Amino acid sequence: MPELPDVERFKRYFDATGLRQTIDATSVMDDRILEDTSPQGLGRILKGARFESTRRHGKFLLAATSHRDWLVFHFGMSGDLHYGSHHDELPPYARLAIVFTNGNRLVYTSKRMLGKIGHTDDPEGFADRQNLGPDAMDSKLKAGDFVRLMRDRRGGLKSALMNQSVLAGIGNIYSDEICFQAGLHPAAELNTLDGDTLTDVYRVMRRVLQTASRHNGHTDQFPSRYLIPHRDKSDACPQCGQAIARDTIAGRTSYFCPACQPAPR
DNA sequence: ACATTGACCTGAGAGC
DNA sequence: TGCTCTCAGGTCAATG
Repeated sequence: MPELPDVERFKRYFDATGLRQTIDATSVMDDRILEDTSPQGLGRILKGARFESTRRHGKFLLAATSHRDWLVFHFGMSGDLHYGSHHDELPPYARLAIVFTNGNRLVYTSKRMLGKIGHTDDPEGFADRQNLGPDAMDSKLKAGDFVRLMRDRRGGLKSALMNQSVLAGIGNIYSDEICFQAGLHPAAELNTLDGDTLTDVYRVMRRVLQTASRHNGHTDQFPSRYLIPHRDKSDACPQCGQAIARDTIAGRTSYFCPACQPAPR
């Protein structure tokens, strides 16, 4: 599930629930989710600390503790956060619980076990170490920067949008939406797109991610002229009424309108 | 450099 | 009902 707007939702949720409370204990239900530590190591890092702030880079959520380390969440395809009483039953697929002294706890769940939890004492260098490009919603990322990132690359538009080392935060769903609203085929070769076209892609990208974040990534609330509510439903294109096409592009199942997004020659 | 494939994991849903 | 098959919004390594 989680792409940038979803992780933004997790950040808001974390900020509203997990900040400024003392951590009493941690409990790891499945240590395969731990990136670079053990259940004991995680306990040492977190016990007695408080989360003070969070930041997001791409699909990663980082939480600063009152000690030295930051906790790093990646949600894979099926990660989520749940806050509630320590005495409630654990939610399904709980992998890590962080118990606070107020009797509540924050639970990280992951159905498919593809997410990771790690830690770092250098959040500034995190993106470089993870080989991540700039965050797609970074206010410092201007149209000209985006054009420079995309231009002169070989390969297709969708592939570049999804490439986390080029630009961080966009996955399969939102790359399709951006291509759709830009009127470009997902397999369009980047070296055939001029600066004006890429500037338009940039504007579409920001608008789509902004709108999606405003709706907390809840795709059922998106405007019906978006592709997302219609993909995978054998619906018609919300712009022109033609049948939506499905094809594997850049290794992923992709949806697009063959009329609004003509195939590259 | 780039695309493609398969692997990592598990569960939901479709089809029989 | 129960079985099998396919697919899933992420990422990585190996290969061409």
